[in-house]
Formats: sequence, structure tokens, C-alpha cells
Amino acid sequence: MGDMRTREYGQFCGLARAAEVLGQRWTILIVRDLLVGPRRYSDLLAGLPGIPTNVLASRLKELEEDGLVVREARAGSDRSVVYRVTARAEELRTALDALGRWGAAGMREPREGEFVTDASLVGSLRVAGQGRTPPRRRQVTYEVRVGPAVVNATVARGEITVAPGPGSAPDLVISGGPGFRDVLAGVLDADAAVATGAVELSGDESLFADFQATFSVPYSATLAL
Amino acid sequence: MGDMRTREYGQFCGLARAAEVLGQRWTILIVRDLLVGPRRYSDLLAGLPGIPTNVLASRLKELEEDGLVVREARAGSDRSVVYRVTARAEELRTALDALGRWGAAGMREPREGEFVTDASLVGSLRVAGQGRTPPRRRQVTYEVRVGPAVVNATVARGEITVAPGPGSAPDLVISGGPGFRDVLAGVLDADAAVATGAVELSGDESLFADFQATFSVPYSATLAL
DNA sequence: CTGGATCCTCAACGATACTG
DNA sequence: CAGTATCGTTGAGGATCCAG
Repeated sequence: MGDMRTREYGQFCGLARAAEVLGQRWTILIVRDLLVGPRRYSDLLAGLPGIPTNVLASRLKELEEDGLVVREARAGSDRSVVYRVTARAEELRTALDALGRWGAAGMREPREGEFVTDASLVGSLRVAGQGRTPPRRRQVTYEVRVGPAVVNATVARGEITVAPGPGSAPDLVISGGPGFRDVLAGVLDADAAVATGAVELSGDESLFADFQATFSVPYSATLAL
Repeated sequence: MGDMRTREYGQFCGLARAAEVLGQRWTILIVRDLLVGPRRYSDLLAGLPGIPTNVLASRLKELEEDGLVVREARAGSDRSVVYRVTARAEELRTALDALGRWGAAGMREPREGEFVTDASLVGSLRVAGQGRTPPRRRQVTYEVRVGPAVVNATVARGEITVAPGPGSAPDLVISGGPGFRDVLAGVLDADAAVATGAVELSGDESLFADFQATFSVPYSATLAL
């Protein structure tokens, strides 16, 4: 058997090839963050608490070699470096969404010391908005805050867009605590969610039901434990 | 920052949770093999050339703790141990299919020393058969051989089933060489496929066009290089 | 023979310090 | 800001050995 000391698996198989690219530690989260939008090195470091800087540098280099990321040293007054995903990496979105949905279905309470980042919350809401036909035709903007993460989601004519950061003049601000996962699971209605402290609402609270009808990630029916 | 020496990522995020389970080396291929059907320890070793035995043992233990695999020590004359996926692991299938399709779209020639295993070929054909409406109503059985791997696929009334091993009385046997990937990509018609040596056919060769109409994994339009 | 466990070596990762 | 450099530790790779 040849040198298996590398990241390769020695199988001519699509899943094995995908695992060679994405199976390295931290890589999948780097791609997740970059799929939200172009990011600088320091943005990535901040969005991935705990990643060693040399590992981030290695991964970005590998992702560049694999054709998933391009490094743009943009000229001008702002001479910062920006990493941007390629079209080939965009093709990963549906697969990562499916993986994320699977993982979220097995997720209840956050473990001690777990963060919620902007990028992870964007991903969670994106996934939660899939396969649903949002109600209402009027455009609605939500701002969702979970811990230190802030994202905004706009729902208009069946189109859902989720972006990091606060929304401009959101119709409803939902501030979630540790129990926010239950809200996406749909096991709490508005009153219960507020009563249990899972969320605080600010703005047009009547929109909360619409939010739940639009964004949903049920718990897996087949969870161990 | 807490102990990142473990497999965890410290993020309350579905994708991060999935990566903690599946991101370990070899894990995703172990799950792939077990999704084809229950397997013994030695079957898994044989289907994963290059995996160290202690790593396989560790991964199976972790998968058991994560609720993806159960270890069945079946009694009786055959006292072998069998590993079987749980319902929770079955829920991974669509996500792994999507990942495998992405990886396969970026795959052209096999690298030197790469194997094709039964399980990987089952996966490839399963993925290739998705999103297609197979022609004909009559039941057709194909046997596909690529290198040492042999699988059989049955197409009947729009239902496709793929299983490892030779088929019983297949209507068409397709023996593929290194160029077999081109056949699934649909860039070769029957004559060209045979002429270039990509495949050898045995049986009702007129079914080859149906095979290609049923099983397809196009190359990504946005490949680097 | 199956189903592992043990041992050793080396590459990869984690943490931190440092530099253009 | 965007990384390199260094170093200690963990985990993978490879061979062998052992128990039922």
C-alpha cells in the first residue's frame, strides 16, 4: 500500500474525493464562512474561534490549490487580502446544506462553551428556510440575534435571503437564548417561546408565527439517547 | 479557549456537529460502506485498503457512541460480529449522495494506484441514477464491472436498485476500464465507448444507450485546470 | 480464522511567539 | 493585517501480536 500518510484515500470515488478536500480539520467551516461572502484572513480567524493561525494558512493554501478559493490582493487605498469562493465551491452549497440540516436535526442544547457565529447562524437560517413556502406577500425583514451573532433575513415573494449583520429597519427583532433551537424546531409557539425565555421579541410580534412558518429545522425522529 | 485538542469545534452549528462526527479520517468511507449493508470487521478492512486496524476499531467505537452504528454479535453457528447502521445514519444518505455527486463531478481519470471498491461503485451508480427517469418499462438488469469491483443494478418501473456483487442473469454486462468515468459523464456513445476501450459489452448491447440514459454524472462545468 | 490490541514512528494539529 | 516560525502533543500509518 502506497503512502497513506497524505490526505488521500486511494479510491476512485466521488465521496472519497470530497472527503480528501473537506475532511481536513477546519476546512468545512472555512468553506462555510466563505460561502457567506468574501472574507479577510482576520475575519476568518475571528469567525473560527480556536483555529490555529498556521492551520488556517495551510487550509487556505490547499483550498486555493483545489480550486475552491481564490486569493485576491486588492489594490487601492484598502490593500487588504480577500478570499473568495469559486464557482466550483458554490456547487458545494446543496451538499453542505444537507449535511448541516442533518447535523442540526441531532442538535438540542448547546454544549458548554459553544459559540454561535454570524456565519453559522446565516447557515442555520438558510437551511431552515429551505423547502418551505413562506406566507404573506408583503416583504418582511427579520433580525435574529443569538448570543453574539446577528443576522438579518428578508422574505419577499417566496424568496428568502439571509445575510450577516443587523437588518435595516427590521419588522421584528428576535433575540434568542440557549433555547432558540426549540424555536426553529417548532416545538414552541410565540407565547411559550417568550414565556420560557427562549426568545425576546421586539417589533411586530405578530410576525413571529410567520417566522416559524418560514424557518424550520425539526428534530430528528430517530435520535439516540 | 477550551480544549480544541478533541474533535470538537466549539460551535453550536449543524454543519460543525456533522463535521465532528464525519470529519474524522476514514469515518465517511466507513459509513458509506455500511450504508450498502451490514458488514463484518474484516469486510470493512478489505473494503478500505490502507486503513490501519486500530483506526477502524476506534472509528467503529465512536460511530457506536454517536448512535450511527450498532454492533451485533450474532449468536448461533456463525458467531461473527456484524456492524449495522442505525436509522439516524440512514438519514445521512441524501447528504452523502450530494457530497459524492459533487466529488464525482470533479473527477476525471483515476490517479495512479486508486482502487474502485464494490461499495464505491454502488454509491456511484446510486448517485448516477438519481434525478433521472429511466426509459422502458420492462425490467432490466445490468452488471457493471470496473477493475475488481462488481455490482448489479436493476431498473424496473422507474425504480433503481443497486447492490454489490454480480447480477443474476444480467441483460447486459458492462466491463469498464480507466475510461469508465466518461461513460457516466455521457461524453461517449456506445460505439465510441467500445472503440476507445472505455468499456466492453456482453449481452444485449442495444441496452447500453438505456444505461447511459439512466445513469449519469456530468462533469462539473467549472473545473479548475 | 475473525476481531481486535499493542508498539513504534512520523506527520499533522494546537498553542504561542514573532515578523514584514 | 497577514501571515511564518517554532515547539510540544496528539493522532494516523504500518507492522506485529494476541485472544476466542
